Amino acid sequence: MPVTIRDVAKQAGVSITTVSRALNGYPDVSLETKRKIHEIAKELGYQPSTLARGLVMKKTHSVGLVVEDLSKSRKGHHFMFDILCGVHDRANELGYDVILFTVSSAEQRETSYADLCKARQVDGAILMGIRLDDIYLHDILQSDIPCVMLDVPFVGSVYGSVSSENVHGAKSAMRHLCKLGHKKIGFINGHQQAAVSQERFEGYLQALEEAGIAFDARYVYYGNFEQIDGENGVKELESRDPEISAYFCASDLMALGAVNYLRSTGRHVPADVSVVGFDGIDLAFMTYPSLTTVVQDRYEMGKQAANLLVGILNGESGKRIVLPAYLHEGQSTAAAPQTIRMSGNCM
Amino acid sequence: MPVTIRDVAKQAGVSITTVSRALNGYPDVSLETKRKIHEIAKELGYQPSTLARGLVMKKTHSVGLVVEDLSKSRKGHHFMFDILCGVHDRANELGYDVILFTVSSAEQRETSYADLCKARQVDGAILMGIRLDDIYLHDILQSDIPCVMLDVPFVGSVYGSVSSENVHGAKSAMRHLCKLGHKKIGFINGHQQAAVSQERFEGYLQALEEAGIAFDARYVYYGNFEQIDGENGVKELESRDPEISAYFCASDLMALGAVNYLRSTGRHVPADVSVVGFDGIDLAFMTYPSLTTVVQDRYEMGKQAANLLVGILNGESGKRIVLPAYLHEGQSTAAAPQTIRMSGNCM
DNA sequence: CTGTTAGCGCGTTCAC
DNA sequence: GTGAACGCGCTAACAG
Repeated sequence: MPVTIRDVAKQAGVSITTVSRALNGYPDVSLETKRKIHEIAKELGYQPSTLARGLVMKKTHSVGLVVEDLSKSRKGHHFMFDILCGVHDRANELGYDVILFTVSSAEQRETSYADLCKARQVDGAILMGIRLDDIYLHDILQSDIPCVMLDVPFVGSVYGSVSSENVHGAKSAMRHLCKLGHKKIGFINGHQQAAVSQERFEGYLQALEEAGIAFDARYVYYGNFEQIDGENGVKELESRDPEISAYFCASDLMALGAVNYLRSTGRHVPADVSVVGFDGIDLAFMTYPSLTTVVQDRYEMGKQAANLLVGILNGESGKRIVLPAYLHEGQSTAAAPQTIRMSGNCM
Repeated sequence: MPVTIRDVAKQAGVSITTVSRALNGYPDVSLETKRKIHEIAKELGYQPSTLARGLVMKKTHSVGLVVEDLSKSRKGHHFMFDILCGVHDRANELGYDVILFTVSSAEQRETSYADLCKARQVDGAILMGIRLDDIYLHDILQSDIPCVMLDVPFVGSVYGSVSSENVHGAKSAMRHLCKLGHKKIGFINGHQQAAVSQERFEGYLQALEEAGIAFDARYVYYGNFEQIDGENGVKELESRDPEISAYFCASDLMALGAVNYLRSTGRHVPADVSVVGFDGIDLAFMTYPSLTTVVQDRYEMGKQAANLLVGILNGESGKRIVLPAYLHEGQSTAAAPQTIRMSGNCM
């Protein structure tokens, strides 16, 4: 039995319409009654029901944040969380609440994102962590639900995207390694159903060409952005060519996995092997050696996504937003070791 | 113009009442019409409006997740996020959606948690990161909104709490240090408006007494759980007594701050000084030296919280749930160094 | 300036 | 078995 608009009306001795108008700041209410109504509303602790309001206004002032496999992404550390915070903060600033939707890749597959959004009648949605081959991705783009995707660069009239300069970022990382004299550079990429993987691959190619190094598919490994993939990537790539002197990883977690594996097998980073990451998670700066990595501002990505979505809700058309990503030089990279080692004569 | 129950009814040539009954699994509908209605509903992509349903049922099947200063807690890493994931996963399993509420400590203070919940008509709320002196904490407990608090051990008929064995955990950490021969142990606690700080302090006291060490208030520093507080804590405490040989920190971040500061000023951890943390964040196991810390399962805390809340919504009464916390021995603790150093004679 | 009426989409009596 | 009518709390159109 929450207090409704009717309670306020009764108490104030006016009709509910008048209360509605007064509280919603319509001009056509006498100052006196308006004041009185506000007073009584506050006194009674009246909160308009967003349900009822949403029903009639056809706007709920809420956005859905759709995440693929939220809890799994915990391991991915904070990546999702930073974005989530950004989305939430900006959405709140703009007067929107955030409802969390997850689809645990296997499980709830019977319900599409679009259905989730329809049921809760969110005004729009923000999607993150969605694979390009997701069966429901098409679905929601087809629907007329306004949405913004993170790291999936599609654009339409009611949907847009936010991502980082992945091509440029990857190129910067590779340029850095090339400049240090590395010729044989392993690329531990993310899985191929992520747009970022494709973009970073493009950057990798461009940098190779720039440096006059021929592309060799044997130097590319596809992982899943997680730590273990960094380890596996190094194992696999060095089995293909033991002379690889540097690894560029498409995530910091993979880079850390790579570093840890290399160290555990007696190699020194960066003296023997250099490693570059991607993301700029806090962890990257706290380990020893700290990681040379391509930093992207995930919190800002979230804010921009929320901002863009609300823009679309206000009638603007969808667009693609690309945020800067820049190289941060840590301690995990150094000049390529000479091919001829000076070993054995220093005793 | 989403498809409503009326569209389905018209298409099926029956009344909306029948559609409602068929879709909600009532028995008193002929199998034939039931089948037909289901078919048409699917065909039309009909999704019942949770708004309308909530309005009439007075249940929205949603819970609010109230966080104090969400975005600030990003720095706290993963702590909030893990809980959030647990809450979300379990809530979803039980058929509830999660709506995120934040109160940016300074800002939106005009709106109380209770009001947020009332407006969105969530069925219940889960609160985390709330300070004991929060002006609105009392507010929501007074209201009849069912809720579960994390790390705030209050219990009533429609509210409960989930926390870790903070007393026991702290005691384990301290026992470990005492057993290693440490006599002068600094305690870098969290701020005093967190229940966990009070509990961990209690554990600290108990362990001291057990070890026959007199309590000395000079050995206690109150921080804010963040990295910088670990550094400041060490500075302050060692200025009070330079012979402190071990620090027990109420969070891993503070422990890391302590370790980094100690190392940066030439001390070896754990050879010269031992450090114990609390939380067991991923980071704690990835640094060198890895942290000896008291591990709590935050994801599980979140799940338990959601579970408890839904229990309350189903008529069970509130209770307090305490989850285990155990000591994990990492590389940041070692036997106390001898008071008489063997320095100066080893050249 | 204010009240009356209608209807948002749905579940639920109560008749038939 | 099924349908008509009512109401959840609110805003909007239309009087007065």
